[in-house]
Amino acid sequence: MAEGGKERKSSSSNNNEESVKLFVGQVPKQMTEDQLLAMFEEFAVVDEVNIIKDKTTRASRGCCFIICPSRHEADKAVNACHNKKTLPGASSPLQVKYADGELERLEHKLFVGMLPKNVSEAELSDLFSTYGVIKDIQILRGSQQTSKGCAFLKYETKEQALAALEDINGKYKMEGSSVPLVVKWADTEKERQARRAQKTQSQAMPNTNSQHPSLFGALPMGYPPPYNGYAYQAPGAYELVPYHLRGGIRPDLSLNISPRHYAPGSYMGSAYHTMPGLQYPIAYPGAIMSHRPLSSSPGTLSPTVLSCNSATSSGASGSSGGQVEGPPGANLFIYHIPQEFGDQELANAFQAFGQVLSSKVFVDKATGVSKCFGFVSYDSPSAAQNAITMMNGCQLGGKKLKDIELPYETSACFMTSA
DNA sequence: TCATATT
Repeated sequence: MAEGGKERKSSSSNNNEESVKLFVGQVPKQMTEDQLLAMFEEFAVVDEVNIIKDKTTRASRGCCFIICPSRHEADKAVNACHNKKTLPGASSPLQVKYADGELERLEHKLFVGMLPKNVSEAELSDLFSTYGVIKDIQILRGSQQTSKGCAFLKYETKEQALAALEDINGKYKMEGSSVPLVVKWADTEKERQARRAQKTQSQAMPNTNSQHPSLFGALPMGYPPPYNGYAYQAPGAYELVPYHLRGGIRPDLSLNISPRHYAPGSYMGSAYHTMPGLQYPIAYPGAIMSHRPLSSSPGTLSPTVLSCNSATSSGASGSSGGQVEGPPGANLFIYHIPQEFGDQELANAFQAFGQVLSSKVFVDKATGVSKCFGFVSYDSPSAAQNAITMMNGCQLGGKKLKDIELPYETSACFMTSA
């Protein structure tokens, strides 16, 4: 690509797993990289210094990255310099800290999802310790100690974590579970904040759609598209949609590379510490966009969207695609589904209104009996809205359908009695 | 009373 394409072939240390990148603030703008290097080398081994410069003017922005060959050396630099000395011309003492995402990377921290609620730390540890030494393990729990069905896990080395990730993610089913575990690299602090911001934003979204159903489906542009970094698929679900469509929906799945795990060139002169490779899929073929009179106030819908940036390097062994989520506003959460309905029946009931990408009725893991709720994803918000409009007041499987308003997700509802 | 979740 045009800019930033210079890689440093000479330095073999900067892509090393062991290397640690530190961010340094309060650096006088006139200082050179050589001067900085000389200064830090008094305290620790430093392989490289990169001044962070303005994209256009190339002037120093008053901060830099330094790369140390090991965590030990990095810690020496931090301990010796952070808040310890004020350089000439700086207003406050030097700031020396781990660069964004660095700590998470170094801790080899994994997120584990799709855990049965009754699984304990000990059981989880049993499973994962076959891949290496577990330094820390923690199942996330709610207020009454009830498991949230996910956990964090730290390994001693990256190799161990990666082995576990690749072997378990999307493949291993725990006792009594019908879905495989999800194993991903844990979010960085920054990703966490982004996630939280997105959540609160969608919850704060006022519900202004009220009177004009015809305008329903107009969505704000620039909403982060949904994305599942991982995938599983219920057996038979693929029958709902042609394969070629599945392939086309998520063209990005194949080329995901986590920005946190050093790939060659990931360091290059990087002045982009504010937005390191955010890798949203850009757009879906036939997604929202265009054809919409933006006349109505945007923000009428705020889809429940989970956006995952980190990659599952294995891609869950490629197989069989994933639970396909449609674009924002195209995913229906449906409850009070008649007990006898399965994925197929649910899809059948809803496929008249648009291209159904996926459908899923949740079932009790032990008994296999329907929990009477599920998801249907369309390829467009208008199809979803179409479904709501058409299903409203209809009868299906002896149940009356009713459309309800939820604050931030369009929903169709199978009412059992009223 | 509703869900594939991120310390």
